[in-house]
Amino acid sequence: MRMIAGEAGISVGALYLYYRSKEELCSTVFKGLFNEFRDAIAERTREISDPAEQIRTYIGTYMEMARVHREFIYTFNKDKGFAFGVEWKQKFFVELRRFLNGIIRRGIDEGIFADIEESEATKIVLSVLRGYVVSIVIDPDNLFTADACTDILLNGLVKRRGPQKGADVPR
Amino acid sequence: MRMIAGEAGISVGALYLYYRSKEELCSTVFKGLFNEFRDAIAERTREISDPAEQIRTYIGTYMEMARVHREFIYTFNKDKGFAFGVEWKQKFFVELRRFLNGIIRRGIDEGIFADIEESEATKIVLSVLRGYVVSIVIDPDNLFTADACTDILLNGLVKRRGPQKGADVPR
DNA sequence: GGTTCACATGAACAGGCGTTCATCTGAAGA
DNA sequence: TCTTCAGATGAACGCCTGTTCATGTGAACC
Repeated sequence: MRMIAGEAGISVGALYLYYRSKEELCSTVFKGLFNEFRDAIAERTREISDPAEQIRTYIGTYMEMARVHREFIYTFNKDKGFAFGVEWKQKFFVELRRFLNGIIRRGIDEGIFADIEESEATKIVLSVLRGYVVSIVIDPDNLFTADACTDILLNGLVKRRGPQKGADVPR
Repeated sequence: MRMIAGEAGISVGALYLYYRSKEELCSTVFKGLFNEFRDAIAERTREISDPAEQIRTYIGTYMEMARVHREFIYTFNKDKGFAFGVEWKQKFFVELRRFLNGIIRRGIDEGIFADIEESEATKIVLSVLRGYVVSIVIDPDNLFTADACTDILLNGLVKRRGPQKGADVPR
C-alpha cells in the first residue's frame, strides 16, 4: 500500500479514502482487467465461424493479454499479501472455461474436432495457457509462440497419416 | 518457522541448529523432492521405446507426483515468504525440459511425430503440466485426467482423416 | 561431586505489513 | 475576516515474520 500510494503520488491515508482495504483496491483492479480480458476474447472470436480458428484466436488473445499485462501478473505474483480474491478468480476461470467449452463443443458437433471429451479438452487447453502465465513470472525460458501452441493443440504431436485438408488446419 | 518447529515437536531455536535459515531448510526439502520427481520420470520412461508412450508416461508421472505432493505444493504456494530458491527452480525446469525435449526429438527423428518445432512442443507440453500444478492449488475444477491430456497432446483436437494406426496412438 | 559442553529453549529483536486517526490544509460560505 | 469541513497527511498501532542469543539442561568424563 505504501508503494502504491507513492507511485500514485498520494499518501497512504488517502488510499483509504477511496478504497476500504487493500483487498477492495486489488479486487477493483482485478475485476477491470478481467472484463477487459473477457471482452477481448469474446469480441475477436465473434465473427469467426471455424471452431479451429476460434481456438487459434482464443489462444492468441489470451497469450497477448497475458504479455500486455505482464507487469500486473508479475506484481501480483510477487506480492506476498495477495492471497485473497479467490472467489473472483474462480468466477473468472469459470467464465473463460465456459466460453472455450462452447467453442470445442461446436467443433465436435460440426465434425471438425474429433470425438473427444469436451470438458477434458477445455481444461487442457486452459491449462496450457495457465502454464504460460506462470512461465511469464517464474520461467520466461518456457515461453512459446501462439502459433506453435495452436498447431499442437489442434493437430497433436503425432504425425498425421492419409489425406489432410491442409488449408483448414495448417501446420 | 514457528509452525514447522511446532509440527516437528522442537523449538524454533533448534530449527536453526540444523538449518542456517528458512531458505536453506526449504531448499533442502525442495531438492529432495526434485530428485524424487526426476528419478521417477527417468525410471518409468527408461524401458519404453515408443516416444508417444514415453510422453504418456512422462505426463502421467508428472501429474501423479504433483497429486501425491499436493500438500507440499499447497503449502509452498500459500506461504507468503517462499519467494526465493528461484535458481533451484530454474535448474529443475531446465532438467525437466531437456529430458522431455529428448523424447520429442527422438519421436520426430523416428518419423512418429510430425515435423514440429521440438523446442516449442517441449515448452507447450510442460506448460500444460505447469498449469495442472497451478490448478491443484487455485482451481481444482480445472483438473483433468492424464489420459485425456496425453491423447489431446498426441492427437490434437482436430479430427484425423485417412487411415490411422489406432493401436499405436489410441484415442 | 564437579566440570564440561553439545544440545535445546523461547523471549526478544528488527523489519515489514495493512490499517487507523489525530492533525493539518485550503477552498467555500457567512 | 472568520468559520466550517471535506479532503489529505503520515506517524503510530498491532500483528506477523525470520532470526538471534542469553539461559537452561543433562549426559559424559575426570
